[in-house]
Amino acid sequence: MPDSANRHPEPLGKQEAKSLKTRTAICQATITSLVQHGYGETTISRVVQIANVSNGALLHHFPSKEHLMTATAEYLLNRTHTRPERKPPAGAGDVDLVASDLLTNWTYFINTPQYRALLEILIASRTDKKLHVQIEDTLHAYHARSVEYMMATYESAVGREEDAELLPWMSNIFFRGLLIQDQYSADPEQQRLMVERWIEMVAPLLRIRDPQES
Amino acid sequence: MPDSANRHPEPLGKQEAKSLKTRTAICQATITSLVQHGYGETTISRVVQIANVSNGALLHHFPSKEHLMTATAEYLLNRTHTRPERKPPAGAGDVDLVASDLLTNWTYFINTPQYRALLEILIASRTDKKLHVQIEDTLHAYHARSVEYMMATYESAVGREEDAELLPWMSNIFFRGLLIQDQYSADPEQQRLMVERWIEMVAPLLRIRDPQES
DNA sequence: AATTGCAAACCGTGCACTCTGTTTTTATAG
DNA sequence: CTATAAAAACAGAGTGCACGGTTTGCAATT
Repeated sequence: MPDSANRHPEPLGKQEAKSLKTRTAICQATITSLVQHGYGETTISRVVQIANVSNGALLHHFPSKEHLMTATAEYLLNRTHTRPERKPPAGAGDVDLVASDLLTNWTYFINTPQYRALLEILIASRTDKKLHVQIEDTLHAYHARSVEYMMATYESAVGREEDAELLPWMSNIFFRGLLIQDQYSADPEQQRLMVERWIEMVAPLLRIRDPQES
Repeated sequence: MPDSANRHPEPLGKQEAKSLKTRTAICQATITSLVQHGYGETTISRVVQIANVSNGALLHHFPSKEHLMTATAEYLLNRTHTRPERKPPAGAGDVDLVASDLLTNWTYFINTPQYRALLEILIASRTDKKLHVQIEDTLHAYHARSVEYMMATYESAVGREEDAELLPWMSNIFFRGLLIQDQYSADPEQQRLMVERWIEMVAPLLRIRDPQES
């Protein structure tokens, strides 16, 4: 689908519109359930209940639970990958720029219900074989996109080429770890401290790459 | 149990010995299953099969799946909390000492099947309510022990008191994040690089606290 | 007329858990 | 040192139930 980025490709017939609507409703209900109850307790009947559609409707659009999860993951990735733009404080130095970028990534991208839902699917796919084969292409594609984005955005501020890829990725890993443990030692203050400390360590090592194309 | 550290408290009657043996076998089978198939696919029948005990035997010792998981977690925590001793390279500086300590923590404590199994339970307990209420005390106690251990072991090398608690804990969180994602982008080389880079960043900020008691 | 979107009753499976019976160990009385 | 009762350690068939998935039917759209 090379031109799927169009806002309104075609007037969208009634049937397609209805289909898209319920599909969206189902995916959102799935997200709700994932956030509230986790992957293990997210059942088809529960999603059906939240989305206010019938059992048949769900399995008409998504022929298996794995399809449902894969579609939800794609839905999430498409929505969340459009990160909010960086808002560099006027006259900020490079370090502040990177720091605010990382903080934005945490606050508006990772520490959100959407990312929690995605993480549930991601974690489940590690050990659920049927889900794994369904979803691995999607995840790998996203991984590749992410790395590409990082490489295009950052460069090392201390002359270590590999940092441009390594550090932002480590940042994601760290944030993910934070997200996982916060439930059983829920101390938001501690969490905030750790995010700040991490950014303080990493930001001086990176710099926003100059946009030098076109 | 104040004197439970005795190697052989009592000759241990035949019945107790048998009981302990099967309980251990069951916990180890549970660990095997958790590592190979994850929490969701770890069923009582599968554990029974691996451990070569009967269905009745398992539910005699552990009256529910949650009890089984809690017991397995405690089993893991007791075994794994006895970390291997630090082996400082002769004549190493403070930084190297901390670095080797962190690396040991990763290599022999976190990046192990046992810790993977524990992580499966930990992650599951976030969203599985029944498991959560069973296990939360155990996890909190372990958390407290860990923090205590860190505070006693490390101090800041740059005069920031809070680092003694913050950085080792962040280290654990980062390592945990690494463990989670390595399944779907399994690149051990990349993983090694990240561990090294992490240690390189953190080690200079910490120092092993002088043992000044007895 | 054919297709799509959807509804809801239905079904097979696998799960956690129960129940009943048997063997082994332990406690107690003579 | 028995004899015996009680209890603990199992074994294994059985049960209820929730889940993912199927089937059939029907109305709206094309």
